[in-house]
Amino acid sequence: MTNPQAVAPLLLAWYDRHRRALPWRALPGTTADPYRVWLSEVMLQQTTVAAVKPRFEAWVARWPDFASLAAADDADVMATWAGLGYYARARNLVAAAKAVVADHGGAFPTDEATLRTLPGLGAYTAAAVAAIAFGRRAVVVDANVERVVARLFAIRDPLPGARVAIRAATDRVTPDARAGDFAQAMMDLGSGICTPRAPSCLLCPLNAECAGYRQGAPERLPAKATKKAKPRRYGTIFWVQRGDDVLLVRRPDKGLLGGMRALPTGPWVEVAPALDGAPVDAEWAMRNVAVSHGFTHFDIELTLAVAMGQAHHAVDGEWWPIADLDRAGLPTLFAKAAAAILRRDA
DNA sequence: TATACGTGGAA
DNA sequence: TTTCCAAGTAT
Repeated sequence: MTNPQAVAPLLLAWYDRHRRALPWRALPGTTADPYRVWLSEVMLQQTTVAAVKPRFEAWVARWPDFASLAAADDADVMATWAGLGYYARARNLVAAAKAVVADHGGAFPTDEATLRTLPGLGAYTAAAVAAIAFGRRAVVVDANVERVVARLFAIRDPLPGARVAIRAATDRVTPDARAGDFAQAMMDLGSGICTPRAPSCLLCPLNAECAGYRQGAPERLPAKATKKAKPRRYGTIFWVQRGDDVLLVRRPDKGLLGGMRALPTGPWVEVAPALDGAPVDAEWAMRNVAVSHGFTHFDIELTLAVAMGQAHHAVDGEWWPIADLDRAGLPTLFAKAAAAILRRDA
């Protein structure tokens, strides 16, 4: 049987030897900067460490603290986030920074419940910040912890139903002291040892306590409910060129790619919509190469429609220099389309 | 509880 | 090529 009391000492001893050095992590024995801890946690939501590292460095160089971020230009923030995905995170980052300045005297709240009231801080992030930045005991459960704990206690119920039991078990193994190190140790273990496929159980500091390992096939845990098939949609992207400029629009704040600069598109529907939703009247030239892109809940194929060198008046949007398109902050979907056009292979 | 919400890397 | 999935949150 797994002894809950044995887990934290084993894991923390392992962490002291094997912890990863990450830009947002304090050196051992020093205090982490709450701003950096929070920013890193938000960037890391559903996003890999490798993708976050360079973005984190660039962000803190530009906006090093709550005050600077609270005063940031919204379009700059969204463009700086471009390519990271889940764009509501960027909008919520600014909103939370404003709330810290306006409602909390410029100091980040230190308790989980108050942190939870800030936009973009859910159960996981509030607990992680309370533990990592402020040393509070908090039950920190992310996908790594779910996997480690499901295996440690051989919890066989499938997610998401198993979350209640997993959280209770995590509570039982979380220590009063070093709660932040414990949370990060669980995540390092999940990332490097207790991996989704082919976990390195022989190297695991918890293997003697692990019911999943003892029972065999720990890689099968946690079980997950079967997911539905992703639908496929079709749409048209409009490339409207006037001299050396191209027409960009800003997408509505709510919804997919909300608030992001973008190329104009028509509706995204079950069958190819041709020129529905064109931003101007023009002689459109349809390109042969489609842009394919996968979102979390659907795949899409987009046809490119091009209008060049025609007079376009009273257009709602910005004329953006094509040579500076890299700086427009386009989401990946539109960056792909622009690249296809500019390669002239479309 | 279920669904919307991005992206890129690994296998 | 396809599938999985990564430090989740909001509604």
